Amino acid sequence: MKSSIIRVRIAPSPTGFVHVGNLRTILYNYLFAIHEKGKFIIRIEDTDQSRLVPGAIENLLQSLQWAGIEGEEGPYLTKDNKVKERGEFGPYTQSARLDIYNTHIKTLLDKNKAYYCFCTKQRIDDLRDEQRKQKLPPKYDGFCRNLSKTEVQSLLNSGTPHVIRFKMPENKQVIFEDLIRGQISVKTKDMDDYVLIKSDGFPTYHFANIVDDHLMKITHVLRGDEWIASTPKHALLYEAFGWHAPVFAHLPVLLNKNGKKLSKRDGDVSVQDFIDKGYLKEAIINFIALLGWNAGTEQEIYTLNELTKQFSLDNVHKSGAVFDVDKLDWINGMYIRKLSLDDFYEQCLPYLIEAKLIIEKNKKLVIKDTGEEIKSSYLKNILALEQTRIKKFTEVGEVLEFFFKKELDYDPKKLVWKKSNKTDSLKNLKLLEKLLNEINESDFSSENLKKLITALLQENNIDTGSMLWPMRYALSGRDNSPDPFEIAQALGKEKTVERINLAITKLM
RNA sequence: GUCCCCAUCGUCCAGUCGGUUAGGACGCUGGCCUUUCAAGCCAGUAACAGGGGUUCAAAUCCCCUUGGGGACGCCA
Repeated sequence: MKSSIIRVRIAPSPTGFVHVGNLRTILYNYLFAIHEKGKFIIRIEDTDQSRLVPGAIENLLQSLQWAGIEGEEGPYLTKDNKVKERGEFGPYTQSARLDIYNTHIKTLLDKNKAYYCFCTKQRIDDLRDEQRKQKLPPKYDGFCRNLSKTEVQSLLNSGTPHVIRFKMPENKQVIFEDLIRGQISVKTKDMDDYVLIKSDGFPTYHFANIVDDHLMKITHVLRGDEWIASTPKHALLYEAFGWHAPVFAHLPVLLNKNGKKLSKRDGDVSVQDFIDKGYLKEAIINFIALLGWNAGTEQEIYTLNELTKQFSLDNVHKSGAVFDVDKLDWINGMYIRKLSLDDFYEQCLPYLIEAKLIIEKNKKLVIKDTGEEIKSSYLKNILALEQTRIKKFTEVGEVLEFFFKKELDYDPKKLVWKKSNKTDSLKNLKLLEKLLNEINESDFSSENLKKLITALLQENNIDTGSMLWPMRYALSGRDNSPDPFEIAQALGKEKTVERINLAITKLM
Protein backbone atom coordinates (compact mmCIF):
# COMPACT_ATOMS: atom_id res chain seq x y z
CA MET A 1 0.00 0.00 0.00
CA LYS A 2 2.54 2.49 1.13
CA SER A 3 4.99 3.01 -1.62
CA SER A 4 7.48 5.78 -1.19
CA ILE A 5 8.54 5.86 -4.81
CA ILE A 6 6.96 8.64 -6.79
CA ARG A 7 5.30 7.61 -10.02
CA VAL A 8 4.00 10.11 -12.54
CA ARG A 9 2.56 9.56 -15.96
CA ILE A 10 1.79 11.42 -19.08
CA ALA A 11 -1.37 10.29 -20.78
CA PRO A 12 -1.53 11.61 -24.30
CA SER A 13 -4.21 10.63 -26.75
CA PRO A 14 -2.90 9.81 -30.20
CA THR A 15 -4.96 12.37 -32.07
CA GLY A 16 -2.31 14.42 -33.83
CA PHE A 17 0.98 16.15 -33.40
CA VAL A 18 2.50 17.16 -30.10
CA HIS A 19 1.59 20.71 -29.21
CA VAL A 20 4.11 22.91 -27.34
CA GLY A 21 1.62 23.12 -24.50
CA ASN A 22 1.59 19.33 -24.27
CA LEU A 23 5.35 19.33 -24.38
CA ARG A 24 5.46 21.63 -21.40
CA THR A 25 3.11 19.42 -19.39
CA ILE A 26 5.24 16.44 -20.37
CA LEU A 27 8.39 18.32 -19.42
CA TYR A 28 7.09 19.26 -15.97
CA ASN A 29 6.07 15.66 -15.33
CA TYR A 30 9.49 14.51 -16.40
CA LEU A 31 11.36 17.13 -14.37
CA PHE A 32 9.32 16.31 -11.31
CA ALA A 33 9.86 12.57 -11.71
CA ILE A 34 13.61 12.87 -12.18
CA HIS A 35 13.98 15.45 -9.43
CA GLU A 36 12.11 13.20 -7.01
CA LYS A 37 13.98 10.11 -8.22
CA GLY A 38 10.67 8.64 -9.24
CA LYS A 39 9.35 6.87 -12.31
CA PHE A 40 8.13 8.57 -15.45
CA ILE A 41 5.47 6.57 -17.24
CA ILE A 42 3.84 6.93 -20.63
CA ARG A 43 0.30 5.73 -21.16
CA ILE A 44 -1.62 6.01 -24.39
CA GLU A 45 -5.23 7.07 -23.97
CA ASP A 46 -6.90 5.94 -27.15
CA THR A 47 -10.43 5.39 -25.95
CA ASP A 48 -11.93 7.64 -28.57
CA GLN A 49 -11.67 5.35 -31.54
CA SER A 50 -13.09 7.95 -33.91
CA ARG A 51 -10.31 10.44 -33.36
CA LEU A 52 -7.31 8.17 -33.73
CA VAL A 53 -4.63 9.48 -36.07
CA PRO A 54 -2.30 6.90 -37.60
CA GLY A 55 1.31 7.54 -36.73
CA ALA A 56 0.49 9.80 -33.80
CA ILE A 57 2.08 7.48 -31.25
CA GLU A 58 5.27 7.25 -33.30
CA ASN A 59 5.26 11.02 -33.65
CA LEU A 60 4.84 11.47 -29.91
CA LEU A 61 7.66 9.08 -29.10
CA GLN A 62 9.91 10.71 -31.67
CA SER A 63 9.21 14.13 -30.21
CA LEU A 64 10.11 12.85 -26.76
CA GLN A 65 13.25 11.26 -28.06
CA TRP A 66 14.17 14.50 -29.79
CA ALA A 67 13.66 16.40 -26.53
CA GLY A 68 15.79 13.93 -24.64
CA ILE A 69 12.90 12.76 -22.49
CA GLU A 70 12.53 9.05 -21.99
CA GLY A 71 9.79 7.05 -20.32
CA GLU A 72 10.75 4.22 -18.01
CA GLU A 73 7.48 2.39 -18.50
CA GLY A 74 5.07 2.31 -21.37
CA PRO A 75 5.52 2.50 -25.11
CA TYR A 76 8.95 3.21 -26.56
CA LEU A 77 10.55 3.30 -29.98
CA THR A 78 12.90 0.49 -30.94
CA LYS A 79 15.98 1.19 -33.05
CA ASP A 80 14.07 0.34 -36.20
CA ASN A 81 11.26 2.69 -35.20
CA LYS A 82 8.77 0.12 -34.01
CA VAL A 83 6.54 0.82 -31.03
CA LYS A 84 6.96 -1.61 -28.14
CA GLU A 85 5.97 -1.53 -24.50
CA ARG A 86 7.90 -2.14 -21.31
CA GLY A 87 7.05 -2.14 -17.62
CA GLU A 88 5.22 -4.39 -15.18
CA PHE A 89 1.89 -2.55 -15.11
CA GLY A 90 0.97 -3.01 -18.76
CA PRO A 91 -0.59 -2.93 -21.14
CA TYR A 92 0.00 0.80 -21.33
CA THR A 93 -2.43 1.41 -24.12
CA GLN A 94 -6.01 1.78 -23.02
CA SER A 95 -7.59 0.02 -25.97
CA ALA A 96 -5.74 -3.09 -24.81
CA ARG A 97 -7.20 -2.83 -21.32
CA LEU A 98 -10.90 -3.19 -22.06
CA ASP A 99 -11.22 -6.33 -19.91
CA ILE A 100 -9.85 -4.44 -16.96
CA TYR A 101 -12.41 -1.67 -17.34
CA ASN A 102 -15.17 -4.24 -17.68
CA THR A 103 -14.40 -5.94 -14.41
CA HIS A 104 -14.09 -2.59 -12.69
CA ILE A 105 -17.36 -1.21 -13.96
CA LYS A 106 -19.06 -4.34 -12.63
CA THR A 107 -17.82 -3.57 -9.15
CA LEU A 108 -19.25 -0.10 -9.40
CA LEU A 109 -22.56 -1.40 -10.69
CA ASP A 110 -22.69 -3.95 -7.88
CA LYS A 111 -21.95 -1.26 -5.33
CA ASN A 112 -24.78 0.77 -6.80
CA LYS A 113 -22.38 3.60 -7.60
CA ALA A 114 -23.16 3.47 -11.28
CA TYR A 115 -26.19 2.70 -13.43
CA TYR A 116 -27.21 1.80 -16.94
CA CYS A 117 -28.70 4.59 -19.00
CA PHE A 118 -30.73 3.85 -22.10
CA CYS A 119 -31.51 7.42 -23.07
CA THR A 120 -31.03 8.13 -26.76
CA LYS A 121 -28.59 10.71 -28.03
CA GLN A 122 -31.60 12.63 -29.27
CA ARG A 123 -33.21 12.80 -25.86
CA ILE A 124 -30.01 14.03 -24.26
CA ASP A 125 -29.50 16.68 -26.93
CA ASP A 126 -33.07 17.94 -26.57
CA LEU A 127 -32.72 18.01 -22.84
CA ARG A 128 -29.59 20.11 -23.00
CA ASP A 129 -31.02 22.48 -25.57
CA GLU A 130 -34.00 23.07 -23.37
CA GLN A 131 -31.81 23.66 -20.32
CA ARG A 132 -29.66 26.13 -22.20
CA LYS A 133 -32.73 27.92 -23.40
CA GLN A 134 -33.87 28.31 -19.83
CA LYS A 135 -30.37 29.48 -18.90
CA LEU A 136 -29.86 26.49 -16.69
CA PRO A 137 -26.61 24.57 -16.55
CA PRO A 138 -26.86 21.61 -18.95
CA LYS A 139 -27.06 18.39 -16.97
CA TYR A 140 -28.39 14.87 -17.29
CA ASP A 141 -31.75 14.70 -15.54
CA GLY A 142 -31.38 11.24 -14.02
CA PHE A 143 -34.11 9.70 -16.15
CA CYS A 144 -32.62 6.20 -15.97
CA ARG A 145 -31.20 6.57 -12.51
CA ASN A 146 -33.89 4.63 -10.73
CA LEU A 147 -34.81 1.98 -13.25
CA SER A 148 -35.72 -1.28 -11.56
CA LYS A 149 -33.49 -4.32 -11.93
CA THR A 150 -36.06 -6.08 -14.08
CA GLU A 151 -36.48 -3.07 -16.37
CA VAL A 152 -32.75 -2.85 -16.82
CA GLN A 153 -32.45 -6.56 -17.47
CA SER A 154 -35.16 -6.61 -20.09
CA LEU A 155 -33.71 -3.58 -21.89
CA LEU A 156 -30.30 -5.24 -21.84
CA ASN A 157 -31.78 -8.49 -23.08
CA SER A 158 -33.41 -6.74 -25.99
CA GLY A 159 -30.05 -5.25 -26.91
CA THR A 160 -31.01 -1.64 -26.32
CA PRO A 161 -28.00 0.67 -26.77
CA HIS A 162 -26.84 2.06 -23.47
CA VAL A 163 -24.12 3.80 -21.55
CA ILE A 164 -23.14 3.47 -17.92
CA ARG A 165 -23.27 6.58 -15.79
CA PHE A 166 -21.80 7.49 -12.44
CA LYS A 167 -24.39 7.89 -9.72
CA MET A 168 -23.53 11.31 -8.36
CA PRO A 169 -24.09 11.50 -4.61
CA GLU A 170 -26.60 14.14 -3.58
CA ASN A 171 -25.80 17.22 -1.54
CA LYS A 172 -22.21 16.56 -0.92
CA GLN A 173 -19.26 18.90 -0.81
CA VAL A 174 -16.24 17.53 -2.62
CA ILE A 175 -12.95 18.94 -1.46
CA PHE A 176 -9.59 18.08 -2.91
CA GLU A 177 -6.15 19.43 -2.40
CA ASP A 178 -4.27 20.71 -5.39
CA LEU A 179 -0.53 20.99 -4.89
CA ILE A 180 -0.37 24.22 -6.83
CA ARG A 181 -3.69 25.85 -6.04
CA GLY A 182 -4.49 24.57 -2.60
CA GLN A 183 -7.96 23.46 -1.61
CA ILE A 184 -10.65 23.34 -4.27
CA SER A 185 -14.20 22.64 -3.31
CA VAL A 186 -17.26 21.86 -5.43
CA LYS A 187 -20.78 20.77 -4.58
CA THR A 188 -22.15 17.57 -6.11
CA LYS A 189 -25.35 19.35 -7.09
CA ASP A 190 -23.28 21.22 -9.67
CA MET A 191 -22.06 17.98 -11.16
CA ASP A 192 -23.55 15.62 -13.66
CA ASP A 193 -24.18 11.89 -13.68
CA TYR A 194 -21.37 11.64 -16.16
CA VAL A 195 -20.74 8.74 -18.50
CA LEU A 196 -18.27 6.05 -17.46
CA ILE A 197 -18.73 3.56 -20.29
CA LYS A 198 -19.77 4.68 -23.76
CA SER A 199 -22.25 2.83 -25.93
CA ASP A 200 -19.42 1.31 -27.95
CA GLY A 201 -18.20 -0.36 -24.78
CA PHE A 202 -15.12 1.85 -24.46
CA PRO A 203 -14.55 3.72 -21.23
CA THR A 204 -14.53 7.50 -21.12
CA TYR A 205 -11.41 9.38 -20.08
CA HIS A 206 -12.78 9.86 -16.59
CA PHE A 207 -13.20 6.17 -15.96
CA ALA A 208 -10.19 4.72 -17.73
CA ASN A 209 -7.91 7.36 -16.32
CA ILE A 210 -8.83 6.67 -12.71
CA VAL A 211 -8.71 2.89 -13.05
CA ASP A 212 -5.33 3.05 -14.76
CA ASP A 213 -3.79 5.60 -12.44
CA HIS A 214 -4.78 3.41 -9.52
CA LEU A 215 -3.62 0.15 -11.06
CA MET A 216 -0.39 1.70 -12.24
CA LYS A 217 0.23 3.10 -8.75
CA ILE A 218 0.46 6.67 -9.94
CA THR A 219 1.24 8.91 -6.98
CA HIS A 220 1.08 12.36 -8.59
CA VAL A 221 -1.10 13.58 -11.39
CA LEU A 222 0.33 16.69 -13.04
CA ARG A 223 -1.90 17.76 -15.85
CA GLY A 224 -3.26 20.83 -17.59
CA ASP A 225 -5.50 23.38 -16.03
CA GLU A 226 -8.46 22.34 -18.13
CA TRP A 227 -8.87 19.25 -15.94
CA ILE A 228 -9.47 21.15 -12.78
CA ALA A 229 -13.23 21.13 -13.19
CA SER A 230 -13.32 17.36 -13.66
CA THR A 231 -11.11 16.56 -10.72
CA PRO A 232 -13.98 16.45 -8.21
CA LYS A 233 -15.60 13.81 -10.42
CA HIS A 234 -12.40 11.86 -10.27
CA ALA A 235 -12.10 12.27 -6.53
CA LEU A 236 -15.59 10.86 -6.16
CA LEU A 237 -14.72 7.89 -8.34
CA TYR A 238 -11.74 7.05 -6.17
CA GLU A 239 -14.04 7.26 -3.20
CA ALA A 240 -16.64 4.99 -4.83
CA PHE A 241 -13.97 2.37 -5.40
CA GLY A 242 -12.58 2.86 -1.93
CA TRP A 243 -9.20 3.84 -3.33
CA HIS A 244 -6.75 6.51 -2.30
CA ALA A 245 -6.57 9.30 -4.82
CA PRO A 246 -3.17 10.45 -6.06
CA VAL A 247 -1.94 13.97 -5.40
CA PHE A 248 -3.18 16.42 -8.01
CA ALA A 249 -1.29 19.37 -9.41
CA HIS A 250 -2.90 21.41 -12.15
CA LEU A 251 -0.48 23.23 -14.38
CA PRO A 252 -1.19 26.67 -15.84
CA VAL A 253 -1.92 26.89 -19.54
CA LEU A 254 0.06 28.51 -22.32
CA LEU A 255 -1.57 31.57 -23.83
CA ASN A 256 -1.19 33.40 -27.11
CA LYS A 257 -0.42 37.11 -27.45
CA ASN A 258 -4.09 37.93 -26.86
CA GLY A 259 -4.17 36.07 -23.59
CA LYS A 260 -6.23 33.21 -24.99
CA LYS A 261 -5.31 29.58 -24.74
CA LEU A 262 -2.61 28.80 -27.30
CA SER A 263 -4.17 26.70 -30.02
CA LYS A 264 -3.77 25.57 -33.60
CA ARG A 265 -5.51 28.73 -34.70
CA ASP A 266 -2.46 30.68 -33.54
CA GLY A 267 -0.38 29.20 -36.32
CA ASP A 268 2.49 26.87 -35.80
CA VAL A 269 2.21 25.37 -32.37
CA SER A 270 3.32 21.81 -32.84
CA VAL A 271 6.77 20.85 -31.68
CA GLN A 272 7.62 19.84 -35.23
CA ASP A 273 6.79 23.34 -36.47
CA PHE A 274 9.35 24.81 -34.10
CA ILE A 275 11.97 22.33 -35.14
CA ASP A 276 11.32 23.16 -38.78
CA LYS A 277 11.61 26.86 -38.07
CA GLY A 278 15.12 26.38 -36.81
CA TYR A 279 14.81 26.31 -33.06
CA LEU A 280 17.14 24.19 -30.98
CA LYS A 281 15.59 21.70 -28.61
CA GLU A 282 17.63 23.12 -25.75
CA ALA A 283 16.14 26.54 -26.40
CA ILE A 284 12.58 25.30 -26.61
CA ILE A 285 12.89 23.25 -23.46
CA ASN A 286 14.61 26.07 -21.62
CA PHE A 287 11.96 28.51 -22.75
CA ILE A 288 8.86 26.46 -21.96
CA ALA A 289 10.29 25.38 -18.62
CA LEU A 290 10.41 29.04 -17.62
CA LEU A 291 6.84 29.63 -18.69
CA GLY A 292 5.14 29.12 -15.36
CA TRP A 293 8.09 28.13 -13.24
CA ASN A 294 11.33 29.51 -11.93
CA ALA A 295 13.86 28.48 -9.36
CA GLY A 296 13.61 31.73 -7.43
CA THR A 297 16.95 32.83 -8.83
CA GLU A 298 17.83 35.11 -11.68
CA GLN A 299 19.19 32.34 -13.87
CA GLU A 300 17.68 32.34 -17.35
CA ILE A 301 19.63 29.68 -19.19
CA TYR A 302 19.26 26.11 -18.04
CA THR A 303 20.27 22.74 -19.39
CA LEU A 304 17.78 19.89 -19.05
CA ASN A 305 20.00 18.45 -16.37
CA GLU A 306 20.02 21.70 -14.39
CA LEU A 307 16.26 21.85 -14.71
CA THR A 308 15.83 18.39 -13.25
CA LYS A 309 18.03 19.40 -10.34
CA GLN A 310 16.22 22.62 -9.56
CA PHE A 311 12.64 21.91 -10.54
CA SER A 312 10.02 21.99 -7.83
CA LEU A 313 6.26 22.16 -7.94
CA ASP A 314 6.43 24.73 -5.15
CA ASN A 315 7.53 27.36 -7.64
CA VAL A 316 4.99 26.63 -10.32
CA HIS A 317 2.67 29.51 -11.08
CA LYS A 318 -1.08 29.47 -10.90
CA SER A 319 -1.83 31.76 -13.79
CA GLY A 320 -1.34 31.15 -17.49
CA ALA A 321 1.76 32.33 -19.31
CA VAL A 322 1.92 34.07 -22.67
CA PHE A 323 4.12 32.36 -25.21
CA ASP A 324 6.44 35.20 -26.27
CA VAL A 325 8.30 34.35 -29.46
CA ASP A 326 10.72 37.27 -28.98
CA LYS A 327 12.09 35.71 -25.85
CA LEU A 328 12.26 32.29 -27.47
CA ASP A 329 14.32 33.87 -30.24
CA TRP A 330 16.66 35.42 -27.73
CA ILE A 331 17.17 32.13 -25.92
CA ASN A 332 17.67 30.35 -29.21
CA GLY A 333 20.31 32.92 -30.16
CA MET A 334 22.09 32.27 -26.88
CA TYR A 335 22.20 28.55 -27.62
CA ILE A 336 23.29 29.08 -31.20
CA ARG A 337 26.26 31.12 -30.01
CA LYS A 338 27.21 28.36 -27.60
CA LEU A 339 27.33 25.74 -30.35
CA SER A 340 30.71 24.44 -31.47
CA LEU A 341 31.44 25.31 -35.09
CA ASP A 342 30.99 21.68 -36.08
CA ASP A 343 27.58 21.49 -34.45
CA PHE A 344 26.58 24.82 -35.90
CA TYR A 345 27.56 23.52 -39.32
CA GLU A 346 25.56 20.32 -38.88
CA GLN A 347 22.51 22.32 -37.86
CA CYS A 348 22.80 24.86 -40.67
CA LEU A 349 23.46 22.54 -43.58
CA PRO A 350 19.86 21.30 -44.01
CA TYR A 351 18.66 24.88 -44.05
CA LEU A 352 21.19 25.88 -46.72
CA ILE A 353 19.96 22.99 -48.81
CA GLU A 354 16.37 23.91 -48.05
CA ALA A 355 17.12 27.48 -49.19
CA LYS A 356 18.41 25.97 -52.45
CA LEU A 357 21.82 27.61 -52.13
CA ILE A 358 23.62 24.33 -51.93
CA ILE A 359 22.70 20.98 -53.40
CA GLU A 360 23.94 17.52 -52.61
CA LYS A 361 25.36 15.72 -55.61
CA ASN A 362 26.97 12.31 -55.33
CA LYS A 363 27.55 12.92 -51.65
CA LYS A 364 29.32 16.15 -52.48
CA LEU A 365 28.14 19.63 -51.74
CA VAL A 366 27.80 21.90 -54.72
CA ILE A 367 26.95 25.58 -54.92
CA LYS A 368 23.78 25.74 -56.93
CA ASP A 369 24.45 29.04 -58.65
CA THR A 370 28.00 28.35 -59.79
CA GLY A 371 28.14 24.58 -59.84
CA GLU A 372 31.39 24.63 -57.87
CA GLU A 373 32.04 21.95 -55.33
CA ILE A 374 32.21 23.30 -51.83
CA LYS A 375 34.26 21.82 -49.01
CA SER A 376 32.73 21.51 -45.59
CA SER A 377 35.78 23.22 -44.11
CA TYR A 378 35.12 26.20 -46.35
CA LEU A 379 31.46 26.23 -45.45
CA LYS A 380 32.39 26.22 -41.79
CA ASN A 381 34.57 29.29 -42.26
CA ILE A 382 31.66 31.14 -43.79
CA LEU A 383 29.23 29.96 -41.18
CA ALA A 384 31.52 31.07 -38.40
CA LEU A 385 30.96 34.63 -39.57
CA GLU A 386 27.24 34.38 -39.02
CA GLN A 387 27.01 32.52 -35.76
CA THR A 388 26.41 35.62 -33.68
CA ARG A 389 24.14 37.14 -36.26
CA ILE A 390 21.26 34.71 -36.49
CA LYS A 391 18.58 33.81 -34.00
CA LYS A 392 17.22 30.79 -35.80
CA PHE A 393 18.49 28.53 -38.53
CA THR A 394 15.88 29.54 -41.05
CA GLU A 395 17.76 32.84 -41.35
CA VAL A 396 21.00 31.29 -42.44
CA GLY A 397 20.09 31.08 -46.12
CA GLU A 398 19.30 34.72 -46.58
CA VAL A 399 22.26 35.94 -44.62
CA LEU A 400 24.75 33.73 -46.45
CA GLU A 401 23.34 33.94 -49.93
CA PHE A 402 25.88 36.48 -51.17
CA PHE A 403 28.74 34.03 -50.70
CA PHE A 404 27.21 31.66 -53.20
CA LYS A 405 26.21 34.06 -55.93
CA LYS A 406 28.10 34.15 -59.17
CA GLU A 407 27.44 37.83 -59.61
CA LEU A 408 26.07 40.24 -57.04
CA ASP A 409 23.16 42.44 -57.91
CA TYR A 410 22.93 45.70 -55.98
CA ASP A 411 22.38 49.41 -56.36
CA PRO A 412 25.77 51.08 -57.21
CA LYS A 413 24.75 54.13 -55.16
CA LYS A 414 25.04 51.97 -52.09
CA LEU A 415 28.75 51.53 -52.67
CA VAL A 416 29.28 55.08 -51.44
CA TRP A 417 29.65 55.56 -47.70
CA LYS A 418 27.29 58.12 -46.14
CA LYS A 419 30.18 60.43 -45.20
CA SER A 420 31.97 60.01 -48.51
CA ASN A 421 31.30 60.60 -52.21
CA LYS A 422 31.34 58.74 -55.49
CA THR A 423 34.70 60.02 -56.71
CA ASP A 424 36.53 59.05 -53.53
CA SER A 425 34.83 55.69 -53.37
CA LEU A 426 35.92 54.88 -56.90
CA LYS A 427 39.44 56.08 -56.20
CA ASN A 428 39.63 54.02 -53.03
CA LEU A 429 38.33 50.87 -54.64
CA LYS A 430 40.96 51.21 -57.38
CA LEU A 431 43.68 51.61 -54.77
CA LEU A 432 42.30 48.58 -53.00
CA GLU A 433 42.25 46.53 -56.17
CA LYS A 434 45.87 47.32 -56.82
CA LEU A 435 46.85 46.32 -53.31
CA LEU A 436 44.85 43.09 -53.36
CA ASN A 437 46.40 42.04 -56.62
CA GLU A 438 49.82 42.33 -55.06
CA ILE A 439 48.94 40.03 -52.14
CA ASN A 440 49.68 36.35 -52.51
CA GLU A 441 46.78 33.95 -52.34
CA SER A 442 48.42 32.32 -49.31
CA ASP A 443 48.59 35.63 -47.46
CA PHE A 444 44.90 36.33 -47.92
CA SER A 445 43.98 36.04 -44.27
CA SER A 446 41.69 38.52 -42.56
CA GLU A 447 44.43 39.55 -40.13
CA ASN A 448 46.93 40.18 -42.88
CA LEU A 449 44.40 42.01 -45.03
CA LYS A 450 43.44 44.17 -42.12
CA LYS A 451 47.05 45.03 -41.45
CA LEU A 452 47.83 45.86 -45.07
CA ILE A 453 44.66 47.81 -45.73
CA THR A 454 45.01 49.79 -42.54
CA ALA A 455 48.51 50.71 -43.61
CA LEU A 456 47.20 51.72 -47.02
CA LEU A 457 44.64 54.00 -45.38
CA GLN A 458 47.27 55.69 -43.25
CA GLU A 459 49.61 56.09 -46.13
CA ASN A 460 47.00 57.83 -48.26
CA ASN A 461 45.27 59.58 -45.40
CA ILE A 462 41.92 57.94 -46.14
CA ASP A 463 38.98 57.70 -43.74
CA THR A 464 38.38 54.15 -42.60
CA GLY A 465 34.75 54.26 -43.57
CA SER A 466 35.23 55.62 -47.04
CA MET A 467 37.33 52.59 -47.85
CA LEU A 468 35.83 49.81 -45.74
CA TRP A 469 32.20 50.57 -46.49
CA PRO A 470 32.63 50.37 -50.28
CA MET A 471 34.82 47.33 -49.85
CA ARG A 472 32.28 45.58 -47.67
CA TYR A 473 29.44 46.52 -49.95
CA ALA A 474 31.30 45.38 -53.03
CA LEU A 475 31.96 42.02 -51.44
CA SER A 476 28.53 41.41 -49.92
CA GLY A 477 26.05 43.56 -51.79
CA ARG A 478 24.22 43.92 -48.50
CA ASP A 479 23.51 46.72 -46.07
CA ASN A 480 24.45 44.41 -43.25
CA SER A 481 27.09 41.77 -43.27
CA PRO A 482 30.18 40.59 -41.45
CA ASP A 483 33.45 42.44 -41.52
CA PRO A 484 34.98 42.97 -45.04
CA PHE A 485 38.29 41.34 -44.08
CA GLU A 486 36.50 38.20 -42.96
CA ILE A 487 34.46 38.10 -46.14
CA ALA A 488 37.57 38.63 -48.27
CA GLN A 489 39.35 35.78 -46.55
CA ALA A 490 36.37 33.47 -46.98
CA LEU A 491 35.93 34.43 -50.61
CA GLY A 492 39.61 34.06 -51.44
CA LYS A 493 41.73 36.29 -53.63
CA GLU A 494 40.19 35.54 -56.97
CA LYS A 495 36.58 36.19 -56.07
CA THR A 496 37.44 39.14 -53.90
CA VAL A 497 39.25 40.89 -56.70
CA GLU A 498 36.49 39.94 -59.10
CA ARG A 499 33.88 41.58 -56.89
CA ILE A 500 35.97 44.70 -56.37
CA ASN A 501 36.34 44.98 -60.12
CA LEU A 502 32.63 44.62 -60.60
CA ALA A 503 32.05 47.42 -58.12
CA ILE A 504 34.51 49.66 -59.96
CA THR A 505 32.66 49.00 -63.20
CA LYS A 506 29.35 49.77 -61.56
CA LEU A 507 30.65 53.06 -60.18
CA MET A 508 32.16 54.31 -63.42
C1' G B 1 -26.67 30.85 -17.70
C1' U B 2 -24.20 27.74 -13.60
C1' C B 3 -19.76 26.23 -11.26
C1' C B 4 -14.44 26.45 -10.60
C1' C B 5 -9.85 28.98 -11.01
C1' C B 6 -6.60 33.23 -11.69
C1' A B 7 -4.68 38.65 -11.19
C1' U B 8 3.27 42.48 -10.02
C1' C B 9 6.32 46.43 -15.95
C1' G B 10 3.90 45.28 -23.05
C1' U B 11 5.78 39.85 -22.07
C1' C B 12 8.24 35.93 -18.77
C1' C B 13 9.60 35.68 -13.80
C1' A B 14 11.74 37.57 -8.19
C1' G B 15 9.28 39.53 -4.17
C1' U B 16 6.90 32.45 -0.39
C1' C B 17 7.11 33.94 7.82
C1' G B 18 3.46 41.67 6.20
C1' G B 19 8.59 46.50 6.91
C1' U B 20 12.18 46.51 -0.44
C1' U B 21 14.42 53.16 -3.49
C1' A B 22 9.18 46.82 -5.80
C1' G B 23 14.50 43.24 -8.38
C1' G B 24 16.03 40.37 -12.94
C1' A B 25 15.23 38.83 -18.14
C1' C B 26 12.95 39.64 -23.16
C1' G B 27 11.32 43.81 -25.97
C1' C B 28 11.90 48.96 -26.76
C1' U B 29 15.08 53.66 -26.43
C1' G B 30 19.92 55.83 -25.88
C1' G B 31 25.31 55.28 -25.32
C1' C B 32 30.13 52.78 -25.82
C1' C B 33 32.65 49.79 -29.56
C1' U B 34 32.59 50.56 -34.86
C1' U B 35 33.04 50.44 -42.02
C1' U B 36 27.44 48.20 -41.62
C1' C B 37 24.60 44.68 -38.92
C1' A B 38 24.95 41.47 -35.06
C1' A B 39 27.43 40.04 -30.56
C1' G B 40 29.42 42.28 -26.09
C1' C B 41 29.35 46.15 -22.30
C1' C B 42 26.73 50.43 -19.94
C1' A B 43 22.38 53.30 -19.07
C1' G B 44 17.14 54.40 -19.51
C1' U B 45 11.74 53.07 -20.12
C1' A B 46 7.79 50.54 -17.62
C1' A B 47 3.95 47.22 -12.98
C1' C B 48 1.55 45.79 -7.61
C1' A B 49 -6.53 46.05 -11.66
C1' G B 50 -10.08 49.10 -8.36
C1' G B 51 -12.41 49.71 -3.61
C1' G B 52 -12.98 48.52 1.37
C1' G B 53 -11.13 46.37 5.77
C1' U B 54 -7.20 43.94 9.56
C1' U B 55 -2.47 46.26 11.26
C1' C B 56 2.02 50.89 13.92
C1' A B 57 2.97 48.98 8.87
C1' A B 58 -0.26 45.50 3.05
C1' A B 59 2.17 43.90 -3.59
C1' U B 60 1.97 40.34 0.51
C1' C B 61 -3.75 38.61 5.04
C1' C B 62 -9.57 39.02 4.58
C1' C B 63 -13.99 40.77 1.81
C1' C B 64 -16.33 42.99 -2.43
C1' U B 65 -16.10 44.80 -7.45
C1' U B 66 -13.89 44.51 -12.12
C1' G B 67 -11.18 41.93 -15.64
C1' G B 68 -9.33 37.31 -17.61
C1' G B 69 -9.30 32.01 -18.16
C1' G B 70 -11.41 27.12 -17.83
C1' A B 71 -15.37 23.52 -17.32
C1' C B 72 -20.44 22.29 -18.06
C1' G B 73 -19.80 15.91 -24.42
C1' C B 74 -21.17 8.63 -25.32
C1' C B 75 -13.53 14.43 -26.71
C1' A B 76 -9.45 13.97 -24.11
